[in-house]
This record gives sequence, structure tokens and C-alpha cells, in this order.
Amino acid sequence: MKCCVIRYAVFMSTTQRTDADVIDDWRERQRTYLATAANLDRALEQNFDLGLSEFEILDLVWESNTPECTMRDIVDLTPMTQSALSRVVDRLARAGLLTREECTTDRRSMFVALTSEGASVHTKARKVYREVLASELSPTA
Amino acid sequence: MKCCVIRYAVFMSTTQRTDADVIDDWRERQRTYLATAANLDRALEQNFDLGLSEFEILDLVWESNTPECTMRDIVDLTPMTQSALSRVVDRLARAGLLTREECTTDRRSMFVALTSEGASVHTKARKVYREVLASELSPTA
DNA sequence: TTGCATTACATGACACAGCATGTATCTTTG
DNA sequence: CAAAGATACATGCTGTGTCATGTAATGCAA
Repeated sequence: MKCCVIRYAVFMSTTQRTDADVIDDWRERQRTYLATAANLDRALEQNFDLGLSEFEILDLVWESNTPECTMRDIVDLTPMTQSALSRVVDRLARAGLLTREECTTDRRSMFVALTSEGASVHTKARKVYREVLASELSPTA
Repeated sequence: MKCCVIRYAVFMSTTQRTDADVIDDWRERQRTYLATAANLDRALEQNFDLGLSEFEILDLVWESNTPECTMRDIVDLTPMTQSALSRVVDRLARAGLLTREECTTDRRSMFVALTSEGASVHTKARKVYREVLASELSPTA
């Protein structure tokens, strides 16, 4: 494992950072976050008709790697709101990419699972997602 | 100027970073960005009835430090869309925090300026903004 | 000067997120 | 067991963002 590259920047120690430093830091983060998110969204939208948050949910369901993945499980893994998740899953289900079915042991819960089409789309989309991220977040960028 | 603190983490060199590294990096950025944005928004909303993007515009107008700051000038400084800016300025104007007046030399343009109340609110809000950022983005957090 | 492209800003239509709340189902407590 | 509270999810309402377009003013070419 080759040695290390220090990413971003090296900052002055905490007590020495001025307000301007903190604000510049924040603005820079904001700029890069929003730009990257927009690029991801565009790439996914154009190629797979998926929004970024839609893909993210698809990805989390895929990662769960179980047919017994509930909404609750997912919502714990994403910064998304429970209600936002509910609607995203709704869209994905309507698009035929995943299924919602009642959990038998707890009938309040819903199991969420990829359909075969969902899995197929996810595989291709994840490739694009990785590529965009690699080019956006690479230290040389 | 005291010596340095390396923020975030030290990553493996580029060519060695796996997809999982890149994705984890992204998710971490996303998480912290969204959390910080939410905290800023909440603090500004509760104390000054200002959304984050509203404050950001107020701040940019203040920073321009000229009575001849146009919408165009501002839009070049923010990741916001021109149409989003238009609406934000609209809200701020309705709230009495800034004024829009026609530019005499180019009547397509609008000069945007803080009202005295806008300046006063900005001063207080910027303090809170800085405080939240300092606690959110400090290396110890 | 006239005609066309460009620029600055506003706005209508729509998509999506959040909050508050509703409904159904557990769970706990007395 | 009954009643009260907690939990899982859905949904109405609203605010804010984007895209596409509209309107007015300006610049530029012939």
C-alpha cells in the first residue's frame, strides 16, 4: 500500500483559523458538493432516467443484500427524511425498479427489494456513478 | 502562525483508491454538508426568520460593499440559479431587508442594496452563521 | 437607422423536500 | 385483557428550486 497523499489542504490549527478561513472553507465545500451532486444527477437522469436520490436509494437497497430490507433500515442509512424516502420508493416502485411488500412478522413494516430490472439498472447506473465520482473527487480535479 | 492540523483524513494515493473509497468519501462529504447546511438553516430560521440561501445572498450583497451591486454580480458569486436568485431577492425585498432599484446606465439591470434593517439583521445573523460554522467545521468536531 | 442577436431579469409550470399529521399496527403497563 | 403510548409508513400542504420562456433593454452589423 503505497504511501500517502494529503487531500484537500492543510489548515492552520484550530485556534488560529479566522472567521474568514472558516467561511471560505464552507463555501468551497458547498461549491464542490453542489457541483458534484449536479453532475451525478445529470448523468443518472440522462442515462437512466433516475434522479440522484432515486439512485442512492436503489444503491442502499442493493447494498443491504437481503430480501428483508425494510423502509426503516433504509431511512437509518440516508440523510433523507422518512417522508422523502416514502416518496422516492414510491417513484421507484412505479418505475418497476423495486417492489414493496408487506412484512409478515410486523405488518407495519414494508420489505423493499430490487426487481430484476431494478438490479440491472442499478448495475449500469452504479458504474456511471462511480465514474463521475472518481473524476469529480479525484485529488487532481 | 502555529503549525498544522491535517483535516479530514489521509487517503491512499490516487491510483490506489478503490471505488469503495471514493464512494465512502462522497457519502461522508454529503453527510457533513447536509448536516451543516441543515444546522445553519435552522439557526438562521429560528433566530432571524431567514433561510440559508436568503442569508447567503444578504451576505454577498453586504460583501460587495457597493451601492451598485447588480443581480448579475451576485449570481456570478453563488451556485444559485439566476431564477432562484430572483426569487430569493424578491423575498428579501418583501421582508424589507434589501431594495431593488433600476440601474440608470443599463435599465435591464437592477441594483440591489441592503436596507438599514437588512444591514442590522445581517450583522447579527452573520455572527450566528460564523458560530455554527466554527463549531460544525472545526477539526475537533 | 433598422434588424437581429444578446443580455438582464421575472415568471409560469412543475418536481421534490420538509413538516405536520393520519392510519394501522405493535408493545407495554397496570 | 384493556388502555395508552410508541413505531412504521403514507400523505396533504406548503416552500423553494429548476427549466423554459417571456419581456424589456442593449449592442452590433450592414
